[in-house]
Amino acid sequence: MNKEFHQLENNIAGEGFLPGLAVDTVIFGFHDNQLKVLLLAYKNTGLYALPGGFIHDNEDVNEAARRVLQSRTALTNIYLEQFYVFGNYSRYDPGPLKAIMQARGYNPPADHWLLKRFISVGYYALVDFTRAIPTPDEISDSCDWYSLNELPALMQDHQQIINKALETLQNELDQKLIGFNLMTEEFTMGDLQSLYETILNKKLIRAAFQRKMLGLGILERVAKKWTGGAHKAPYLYKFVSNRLPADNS
Amino acid sequence: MNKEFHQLENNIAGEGFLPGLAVDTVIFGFHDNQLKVLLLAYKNTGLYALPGGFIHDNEDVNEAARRVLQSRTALTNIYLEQFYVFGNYSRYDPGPLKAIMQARGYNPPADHWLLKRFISVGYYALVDFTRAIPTPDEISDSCDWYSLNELPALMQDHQQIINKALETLQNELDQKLIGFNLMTEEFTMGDLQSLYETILNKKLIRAAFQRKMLGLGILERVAKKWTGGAHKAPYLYKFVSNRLPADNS
DNA sequence: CCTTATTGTATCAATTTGTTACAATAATAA
DNA sequence: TTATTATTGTAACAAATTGATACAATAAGG
Repeated sequence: MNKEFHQLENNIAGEGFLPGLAVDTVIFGFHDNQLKVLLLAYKNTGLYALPGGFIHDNEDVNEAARRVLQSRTALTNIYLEQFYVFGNYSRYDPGPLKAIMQARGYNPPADHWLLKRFISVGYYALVDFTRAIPTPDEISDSCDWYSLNELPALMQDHQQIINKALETLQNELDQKLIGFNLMTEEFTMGDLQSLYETILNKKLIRAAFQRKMLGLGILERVAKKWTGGAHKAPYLYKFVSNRLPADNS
Repeated sequence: MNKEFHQLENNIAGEGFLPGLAVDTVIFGFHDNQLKVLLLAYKNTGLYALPGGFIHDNEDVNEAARRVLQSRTALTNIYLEQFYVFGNYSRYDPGPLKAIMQARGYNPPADHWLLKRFISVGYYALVDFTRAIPTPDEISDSCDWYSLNELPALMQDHQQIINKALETLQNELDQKLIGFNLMTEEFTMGDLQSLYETILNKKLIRAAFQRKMLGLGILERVAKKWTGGAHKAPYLYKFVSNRLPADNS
């Protein structure tokens, strides 16, 4: 969804957009030792949904996802990757979009392009929670972070999309060095370990974790962090370079 | 492409199909210690292409890929997975399909659905070379195996699709236990090691490889194989169960 | 029955990972 | 000032995994 929903709505044939194809983006953040995802609440409908959008007919699909990500977070240069195409016929359900349009006082014709079957390309993004500026679109009441373990009821198969995104993140966390994208600029080793433990949903051994992370040679010690606690102050670390995937679609 | 290409061709608006979306399948096989992919040669055009097809408007996308795989190999119950969506605008090139239709004596109107921009969902399949029956479709001269290192010039971005499929296979070979899908029913440890070495493009240590494979507990010794060579006969192994991914799209 | 090439596996070394321990050190209180 | 406390950084060792080498077992063929 972008800010010009009335344009999509009145554009009954969907001119200028790829028909039947959308992107949905699972935007992960990390805060208060919890994994969060960004969700939109649709006006009057009680429905929650992933940030998604349609693809301009002269736009790269990956670019469309990046545009969606940017319009909901005001962030650029973010870790963003495809993870799955949701293309089962059983997910075809024009109900939600119809309800949204009707709640706006618009009664779409039966052959309206937005009511046709859509295939969705799933993306996941890893963002710095503190830098994202959640921004609702024209048809949503809110754009907010929700903890993964207390999500509201979601539109269509968006819960499954989130589940699969998390699975992918868990699998790719070790191989690719992508966890850092969820951290703030500076962080302690404890912060980082907490992130890993939350994503992987298991305890890690402190000494081994620290040894491994330092061994990667991608962390730089910046300063010490005096928290006020009655104990040795931890170092603050900085990630030396962003890990963004190459786009070779 | 299916056997009824004239139906696609005369169906100018693409009724019954999802517009602008296709599947392309990189079908891997292993023979003579070489990785092979199945390619189609299009009539009169000198173009080679991956087996691909369109999606019925009431069909799961994954099912469409499975249908394509089955129609080109006569195989069912095959390891088949999505690996990437190729959706860059720059890949839009109606030339090849136009050439194919014209070579058939059909001059398509400019707004023919097959000449519009297509997004392609990439799949890769791992098949037993000896069981596949390469089957051309109506518009191709041949359907044949080609060694990965001596591929003919390919249509559009199909070479890139193959490259990315191979990358994915290399990355997933260790984690998931999928290499066995490329073997014949019975194989020696040497055969299996040769497969791994070919896919990963590096030498492996014989003793360690054997120890690891046996340690997985998924191989069963069937018999010995007397090759006629002047040396100890290797065991023949069988894979205990097919490794097919769950379909949760 | 001796030679030859290859297989299956044992053995030990090297590396990586798991575990425990302990010194270093900020705050606080005696 | 000096103990006390909690947490961090890292050393030290154990356990597990992987790399490398060696060697016995064994099908052919002479």
